[in-house]
Amino acid sequence: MSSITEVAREARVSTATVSHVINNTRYVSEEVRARVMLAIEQCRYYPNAHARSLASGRSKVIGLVISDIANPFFPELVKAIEEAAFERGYDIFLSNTNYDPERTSHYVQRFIERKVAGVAVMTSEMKKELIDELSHRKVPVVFLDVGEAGMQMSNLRVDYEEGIEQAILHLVALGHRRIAYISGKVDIRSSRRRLEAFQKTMRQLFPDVPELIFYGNFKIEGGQRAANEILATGVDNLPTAVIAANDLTAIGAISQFESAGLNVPRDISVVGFDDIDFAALTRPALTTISLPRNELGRRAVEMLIRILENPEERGVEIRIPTNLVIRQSTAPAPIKPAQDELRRTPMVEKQLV
Amino acid sequence: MSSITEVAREARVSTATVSHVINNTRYVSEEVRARVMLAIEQCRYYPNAHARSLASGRSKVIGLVISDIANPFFPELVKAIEEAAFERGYDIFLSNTNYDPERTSHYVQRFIERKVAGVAVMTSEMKKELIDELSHRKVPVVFLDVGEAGMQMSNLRVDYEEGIEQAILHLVALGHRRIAYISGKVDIRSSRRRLEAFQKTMRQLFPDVPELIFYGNFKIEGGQRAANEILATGVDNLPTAVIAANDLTAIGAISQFESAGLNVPRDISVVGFDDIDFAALTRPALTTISLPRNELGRRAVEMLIRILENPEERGVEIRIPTNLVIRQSTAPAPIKPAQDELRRTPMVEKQLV
DNA sequence: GTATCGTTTGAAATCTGTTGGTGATAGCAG
DNA sequence: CTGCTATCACCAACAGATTTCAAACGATAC
Repeated sequence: MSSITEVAREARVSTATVSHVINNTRYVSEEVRARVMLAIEQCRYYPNAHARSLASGRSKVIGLVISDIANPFFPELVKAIEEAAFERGYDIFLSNTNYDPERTSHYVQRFIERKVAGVAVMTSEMKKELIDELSHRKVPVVFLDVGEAGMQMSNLRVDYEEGIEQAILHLVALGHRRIAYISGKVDIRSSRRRLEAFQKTMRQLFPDVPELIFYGNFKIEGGQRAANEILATGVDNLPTAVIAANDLTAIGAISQFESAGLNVPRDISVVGFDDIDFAALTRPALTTISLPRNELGRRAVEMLIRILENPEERGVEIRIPTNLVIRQSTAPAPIKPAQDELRRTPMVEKQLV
Repeated sequence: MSSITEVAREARVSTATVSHVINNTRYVSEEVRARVMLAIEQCRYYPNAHARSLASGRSKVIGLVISDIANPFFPELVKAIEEAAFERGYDIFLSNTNYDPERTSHYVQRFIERKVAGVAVMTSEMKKELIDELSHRKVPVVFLDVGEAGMQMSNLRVDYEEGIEQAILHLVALGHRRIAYISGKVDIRSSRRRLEAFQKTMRQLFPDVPELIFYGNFKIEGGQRAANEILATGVDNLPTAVIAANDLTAIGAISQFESAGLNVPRDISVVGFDDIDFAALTRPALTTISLPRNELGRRAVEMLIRILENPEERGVEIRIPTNLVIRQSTAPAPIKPAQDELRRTPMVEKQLV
């Protein structure tokens, strides 16, 4: 009920005309247009989106794949994407994979069935075959930091190195040399990229300082465990600063350091990554490398729509900058005997690298 | 391409048979079924959901309306809803209203166009007319704590009183009497409901203690401002405990109290509301009234599907319990002269109530 | 008076499924 | 062998839009 036919009858025109009035797809005289508009009002008519996309092949829905909405990184990203999509008349299908490849495939299948206009893949847990499946169906895709741009596929490449380099230089300027890194799991691509960026800069600056790499899991609890491991290296070898792979990890580490009687930042400086909303509100407020989720979200939608509108063009790769936000969790390196001792034995350490 | 027609041709049967195989809607011999399955494989066929719901009238998509995904209350709720919906084969359209009625109407309109199977309204920013619109189109709806159950509408009624009463009794058992409350904005329904629950219990227990109500905005910063106002009441009149309308408010209040030199919980106890994931990880870990978002989400989907399956039945109202989770932000009331003084002048205070 | 033209509108095909009605085939009883 | 009942698959009519093709129109030109 309340279909285009009814409106057409009410306005005494054909359904074609009604369609053209709604979509502005061809000239319709003012008089007829007015009649149609009135009829639409009177019938309380809303076009049926299914019939519409069946007939036209288009759809105005974007599939959004994320790994875990409970991770504070994502809500802020989702918000940005949702906002950008809304402005352009697109709705979003939300799919939370929980890092489960099974669920991911299920969702990709559904996206294809639902004929989404495009898919934003904001997780790295996506198998190659799925990407091929999407590519085969000519569904535009935009990735976050995975794979390369290609036909119908664009990529947002986060420049982790930039922010990490800033963080390291900031710490170095404060007198730090022994800087540890708490990584996420290495089987997550973005985690690996961050780690590599850290290693690269450190090797350039301090080829003779041994690498201090620990492992968490992108969650608070993982940060706590890694902090314990750091503490277990003994007071003499304690790093004076720690960079964590994400803010949750940093928060966990800070809490553990403080439980152990250390003061952050007096005894040890901590830098996070992501700049989640909470980062500004912890005590001490977290110095962290900001990954601009707002821009990320906006760009993702923009790129998707760009592919939609120019299907022949190749997808592109866009660089997303990261940069350091200095708050209260970093301070000048403490001057302790341990440090001096350290400086006296660079050659030994060099062998360790 | 790759439509049901193609599959039918490939399997040498009619499209009807293919459809029946896919949907199990009537008996098909093993032999033919096998042929059809094979053809589906070979054609890499995925049914077109639009054609499907156009023909059948059904849709398997749930519209989810929330106010702000950046508020930590929501991601956890969204996750639960998404999970429950996924299990039942439903997808969700996410709509973040940002507390903007304009956007809300826009979204409701889109939901109608997209012929969603049902709508979960997890915000109170929804005008009556919109609800009527949905009701007029016979779209099943489930509300969180708004309006009443009716035809095609169910309601999840959160029992705020239960948890708040537990919180107050807990504080009273610790010796507190001057308990302040930091409310959210009163134009938000759930905020009002919480405030009223607090007032009701307090009046029953302490008819002669003046009410100490302050106002925040459900955000951290609002909690900080409210805490300042509390501090401004002067040391002699300081409440010994504060209950906040949500955890963010509580976290803001704690940080402000500590900035002012007070120790939480030694000098002042603080109770939050919601039990967001972070609540367990703040220092001190937050004593808070838990609102089980997991159950909330699961129930919401259940109720929606129940209406879908029994369209003639009236919607129902389900009570969702809340209960106190005790952590480290509450402790025995400090014994100070200010307290004694207070106890000596109950009659004066009574007049103030 | 007819051919031409641009403008405005309509008829009908199309998109891809679902589903009720119908027809064909086989098995079985009489 | 006929008639009846299951059993199984097909035909065709939808669902509600978009879009192509063409008709109708008055105006203008010749």
